[in-house]
Amino acid sequence: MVEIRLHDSRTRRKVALAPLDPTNVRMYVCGPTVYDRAHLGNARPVVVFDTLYRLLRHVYGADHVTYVRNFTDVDDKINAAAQALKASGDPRSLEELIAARSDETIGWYHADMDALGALRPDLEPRATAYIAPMIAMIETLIARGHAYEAEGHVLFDVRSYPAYGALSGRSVDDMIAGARVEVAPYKRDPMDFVLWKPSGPDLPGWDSPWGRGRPGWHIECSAMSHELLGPSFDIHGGGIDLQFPHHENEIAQSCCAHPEGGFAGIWMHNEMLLVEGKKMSKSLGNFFTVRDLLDQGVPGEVIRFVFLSTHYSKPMDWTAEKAAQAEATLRKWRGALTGVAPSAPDDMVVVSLEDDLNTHNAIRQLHGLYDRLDLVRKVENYGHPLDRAQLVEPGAVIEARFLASAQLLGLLTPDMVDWASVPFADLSGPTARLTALRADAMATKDFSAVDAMKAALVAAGLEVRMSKAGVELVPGAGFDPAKLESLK
RNA sequence: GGCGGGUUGGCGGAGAGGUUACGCACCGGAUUGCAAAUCCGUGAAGACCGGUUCGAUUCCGGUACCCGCCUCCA
Repeated sequence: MVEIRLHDSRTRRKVALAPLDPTNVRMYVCGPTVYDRAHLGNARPVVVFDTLYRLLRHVYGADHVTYVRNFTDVDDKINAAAQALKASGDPRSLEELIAARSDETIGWYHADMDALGALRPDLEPRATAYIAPMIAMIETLIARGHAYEAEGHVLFDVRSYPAYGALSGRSVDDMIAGARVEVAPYKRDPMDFVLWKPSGPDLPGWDSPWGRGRPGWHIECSAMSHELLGPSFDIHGGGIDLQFPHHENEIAQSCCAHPEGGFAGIWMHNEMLLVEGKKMSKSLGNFFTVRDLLDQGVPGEVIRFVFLSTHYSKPMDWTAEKAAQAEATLRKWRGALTGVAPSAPDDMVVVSLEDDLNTHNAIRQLHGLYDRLDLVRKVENYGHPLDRAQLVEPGAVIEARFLASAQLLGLLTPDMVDWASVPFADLSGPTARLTALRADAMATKDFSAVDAMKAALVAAGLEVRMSKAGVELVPGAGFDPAKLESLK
């Protein structure tokens, strides 16, 4: 029996995933606040949970997994962006500007994450479409004595929920002791957090029992996960930086409003991303978006490969060297699998992923598959000291399994842009000329003409292979057919 | 100040209390007009200090350094 084991942040141990309903495994992942292009760090959870999504679909069936990832389109940063536009003379209303900004950002997000080979979640709810459920949930919390109204705000009463702090391993008292926050005077407890806040006329707002206002940051995920997945579901994911306060507050809200449910069974958090050993920040000048990398010619698949090379629970350092290495590996694999159709993924790859999404180990298995494929092809094509009879599997079987395994990781998929393919060019002319030049040089021992042509071919991005068998020209990474014109 | 994560060979990066991780690079050899590609092979590690153990890089404690959260944040 297949068993997926995942590290649960709440209990701090690896647990077996036992879906509440194996015909509908449910996962909720906190999505982006849509006010700007996604930076590289935003992409890590997308790739991590996309890989988990693919594994779940493989194990339970593609139709038996529901993956929800929200868009937060209620946020002061979006408001600020819209207000700035309005101040600069844009005639549209604030609501229109906000909606336009959100729509535009969601479009960018989809395009950028698609490029990383991430499947779209089954559901991508927008917070603004769930204001009514949020208000209903807040009313329930007030009715049950877990929230209170004060000066137009509604606050969650952390002292009413004894388990508050369990997820992040903090106690309310400790947090207050080390708090650096200015405490609003209307709070009963400094750690109480906002469920609803009032909106002035210059801000978007919705009518509520507490006047025109807007929801606090955390209530949206509680309301949307409940609406779409129910009071109990299997996996809740997000970046480790969301563990507190966002996820802690989600638990408090959801468990107090719906004590009949268990909310999320397993909590998963991915660690942060560093760039060349440092935190990504605008002040350090190492802040960049996914789109920046794509525009620089770094294929999305390379970004994905680099992400998968580090376990999700460890800090991951983005470096140019890693990207170059990933690109070389992928280029090698793509070259070996041209025209191959996938079969079923390798057991060891599946087992690796089932062990708390050990993507690094899975990639290691892919390397092993490549080596075997390489060896088998040699035997099949050229003969080899190894006896053919010793081959357990023909190359066609291995390559099909190799491709299926890579695709389980979201690599080498049909959807992925075939960035490694090279422009087509008829190389028979140059090949024949070089062969002739070489034959002459062999006789005269003057290789200057051969070396000159070779240098020109290399400059055009070709790999020049000369052996007893003859001359072979292989297009490389930077192959430019136009540069061959000068050779004619 | 409180909480959490990390520290492995030149670089990246795993698993496992005792047996070669692996990839890339490097070096030696084969091959080549020279290369490239390919093949064969060698070497190299576990931040530091203690403890447990027959034996620890792997478990426990402490120290140092790095990163994150506690305020918007994936």
